[in-house]
Amino acid sequence: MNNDKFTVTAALPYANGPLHLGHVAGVYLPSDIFVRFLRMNNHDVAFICGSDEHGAAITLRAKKEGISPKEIVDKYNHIIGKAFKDFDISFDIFHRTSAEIHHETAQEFFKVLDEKGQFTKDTSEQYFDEEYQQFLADRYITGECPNCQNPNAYGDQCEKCGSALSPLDLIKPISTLSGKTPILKETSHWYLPMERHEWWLRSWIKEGILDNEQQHDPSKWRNQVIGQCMSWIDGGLRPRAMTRDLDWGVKVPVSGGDGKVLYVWLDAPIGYISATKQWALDKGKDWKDYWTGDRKLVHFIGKDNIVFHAIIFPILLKAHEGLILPDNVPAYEFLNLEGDKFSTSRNWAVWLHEYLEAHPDKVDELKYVLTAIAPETKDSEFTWKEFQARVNNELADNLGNFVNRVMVLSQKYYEGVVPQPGEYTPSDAEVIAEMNAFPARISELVYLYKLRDAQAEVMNLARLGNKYLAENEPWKLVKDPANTERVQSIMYIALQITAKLSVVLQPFLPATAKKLSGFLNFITTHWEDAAHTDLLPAGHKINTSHVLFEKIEDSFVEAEVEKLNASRVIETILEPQKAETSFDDFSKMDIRLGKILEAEKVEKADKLLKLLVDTGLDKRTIVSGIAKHYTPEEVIGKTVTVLMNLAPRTIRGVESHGMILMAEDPNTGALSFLCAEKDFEVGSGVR
RNA sequence: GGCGAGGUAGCUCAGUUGGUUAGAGCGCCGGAUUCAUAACCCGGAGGUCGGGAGUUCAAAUCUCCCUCUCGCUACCA
Repeated sequence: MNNDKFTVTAALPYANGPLHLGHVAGVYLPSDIFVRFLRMNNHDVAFICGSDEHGAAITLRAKKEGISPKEIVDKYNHIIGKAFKDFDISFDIFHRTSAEIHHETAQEFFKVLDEKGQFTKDTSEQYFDEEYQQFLADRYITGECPNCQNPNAYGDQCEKCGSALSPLDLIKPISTLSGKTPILKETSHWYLPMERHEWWLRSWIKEGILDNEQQHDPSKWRNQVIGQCMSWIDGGLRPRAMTRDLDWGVKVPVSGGDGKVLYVWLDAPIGYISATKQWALDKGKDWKDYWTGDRKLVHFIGKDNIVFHAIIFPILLKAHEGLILPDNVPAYEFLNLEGDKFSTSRNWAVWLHEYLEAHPDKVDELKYVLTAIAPETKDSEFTWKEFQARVNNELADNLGNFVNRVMVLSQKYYEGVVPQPGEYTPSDAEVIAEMNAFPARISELVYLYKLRDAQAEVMNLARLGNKYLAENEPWKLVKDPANTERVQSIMYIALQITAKLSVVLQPFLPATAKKLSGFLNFITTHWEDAAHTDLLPAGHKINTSHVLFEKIEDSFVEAEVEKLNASRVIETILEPQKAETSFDDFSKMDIRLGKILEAEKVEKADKLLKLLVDTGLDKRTIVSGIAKHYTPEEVIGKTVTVLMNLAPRTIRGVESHGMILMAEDPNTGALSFLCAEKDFEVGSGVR
C-alpha cells in the first residue's frame, strides 16, 4: 500500500472509425482495470481519454464523402463515447480535441515551447494549390508512384506497393482539391530538433534517471518499449516537423503561422492535458495538480504509439518545463482475430458497439476473455470458440458455480443468515491464511501491469473455494446433527471467500462484482478490506441469488463466426484504367521474349533477384523485385517478357538494363511471369 | 539486409540473479462425488524448452551461428 498519485491516460482513439476488440483489449480495458484498482486503494487518480479529431485523414475522408470534417468527428466521437459508456469504461472524462479548451491549451503549449527556443524553423518547397490558395498536406496530393507506377499514390505513401513517399517523389502530382497540378512554393515550418534531447533520453529510458534523480523503475517497463526507443535513439534522432499546411486542426498561434496547424501528433497528446483541464473545471479542481509534482503519469497505448509516448511527448513535456514525464508506458501488442489481423478496410473485425448492441448482458464476459488473452507480451488471438470455452469453463463452471453452490447451501441450511463458526481446524486455518493472501498477491501483479495474471489469481480464489467445499463436504456432514457446528464453520468460511471475491472482482468484472454484492447484501469499495477474514459477520442476512453466468451455446459461436465471415469484404481493388496513351508512345517500347540464364539474390535486399537474361540480341543483367515469389533456382531457364529499352538504373549497387514484365494478383500481391503461349524463340518481339 | 519483439505440453501462456524429476489454466484419459450451471474434487498421459555449437561441475536461462513468425525500415523500373 502506498500513497502514489496517478494520472492515467488511455490512447486517444482517432475519430475516423469505430472501436474494435483489438483497441479494447490493448488499451481501454487494461487501463480501466488499473484505474479501478487504484481507486479502490485510495490513490488520488485521474483517468483521462478523449477522441483525436484532427489530422489530414479526417479532412480527406470528409471531402470524399462530401461532408464536413466536423460531421465525421461528431459521428465517431458519439459512437466511440457511447461504446465506452455501455462497456462501462470508467474514464473521469472522455473529451475531444476539437473542443475550444483544447485549442487554447495546445496553442499555449506551442507558444511556451516557441518562446523557449525549443523549435527550429525551416523553409522548404512544398506543393501549393493556386486555385484554392493553400499548401497541400501529403495526403492531398496524388500522383504516380515512382516505384510501382500506381497512378493513385498519395504524397506520403503508395498504398499499392507500400513504399513511403514524400510528395516531391510523385510523378505528375495532382491536387485532390482542384484536380490541377500544384506548383512548388516555399513554406516555413516549425521543427522539433529531437537530437538536442538525446543526451537525457538515453539514461531516462534505460535507467529511469532524469535530472540526476530516479524518476521511474525501468525494470517495470516492457522490453518492447525500451527496445524500440533505444532503436530509435541509436538510429539517430532528427528534427521533426511540428506544423502542417492544413486548415483543420489547431491553428499555429505565432506570427507566420497563417494557414498552418499543429501536427496532429503534437496536438493529440496535449489532448490529455486539455481533457484534464476540462475535467478539473467541471469538478472544481486544479488541473496542474495532475501534471506536476509528485505524481505518476501512465500512458496506456498500443505498440504502434510507442515512440510518440516514450520519446516525442516526453521531449515536449520536458522542453515545456514544469510538467511530469511518464512513469510508465505500458504498450500492448496486437490482437488478432480468428487467424487473421484485424482489418478495418476488409471489415475483418468485431466492433465493440456492435457486440454491445447484440449482447448487452454479456459485458463482463467480454471483459474477462479480453483480459485473459490480452496481448501483454506478444501478439495474441481472439476466437469465438475460445470466448465460449473461457466463459463456460472459467466464469460459469468455476466462479459462477462456486458462488451458486455457496448461495444455495446457505439458503438451504440457514435461510440466508450467516452462521456462527465453531472452532477452526488446522486445515481451516490454512485455507483462511491462503484466502487472505490473495488480495496482496493480486495487488502486486496489478502494480506490475500484469493484469492477465492478476485476473487469473482471482479465478484461483474461486478455485480455492471449490476445493474447500469438495474437501469438507458439508452436504454429507449436515445429515448428522452432531456436525451442526462443523457445518457452520465450513459454510462461514465459504461465505467469506464469496465476499472476498465480490471485492477483488471489482476492477476486472465490475458488473459481476456488483451482482455478487447484491446477493451478499455486502459492499465495500476498499481493497484493503479484502484481506480481512470476517467480511460477513455471523447473523448477517444475505439475499437470494441467481446464476451469474449463462453458458455460451454452440449456436452462439456459430452465429458470430458466420456473421464475421459474411461481413468480410473480399475486395478486389482493381486500379482504374490509366489515362489514354498514343500508339506512338506504346510503340516506343521494345518488348521481347527473353530467357533467364542465371539468377541470384541481390545482397542485402529481400525482394531483389539479379538475373542474366538472353534477349536474343545480347545477354544482359536485369534486377527484378521478385525474390518473394520465385527462388533463383526455379527461375533459371524460364522464358519471360522483357521490356528492353527502359533506361538503365542502378538498384542496390547493381545496374539493371530493362524490366521483366509480371502479372500481379490484386488480392494477394502474388506475381507471375508473362509467357508466350507457343514456344517461340528468344528475341521474339511483343506488340 | 538493418533494428526491435517473439518461438517452452494439443491450445493460451509462466519460468525471477544459470542449480534438485521444466510449471499453470484449458483440452484429453481415468477415478471419486452429487451441495451446485452434467458443475466441482483427485490422479494420469503429454515437452530432446525452434535447430546447432560453445562457456560451465550445472544452460529454457549466458555467448556465437542458423532458422521461422510479427512489427518498423531499406530494396520492387
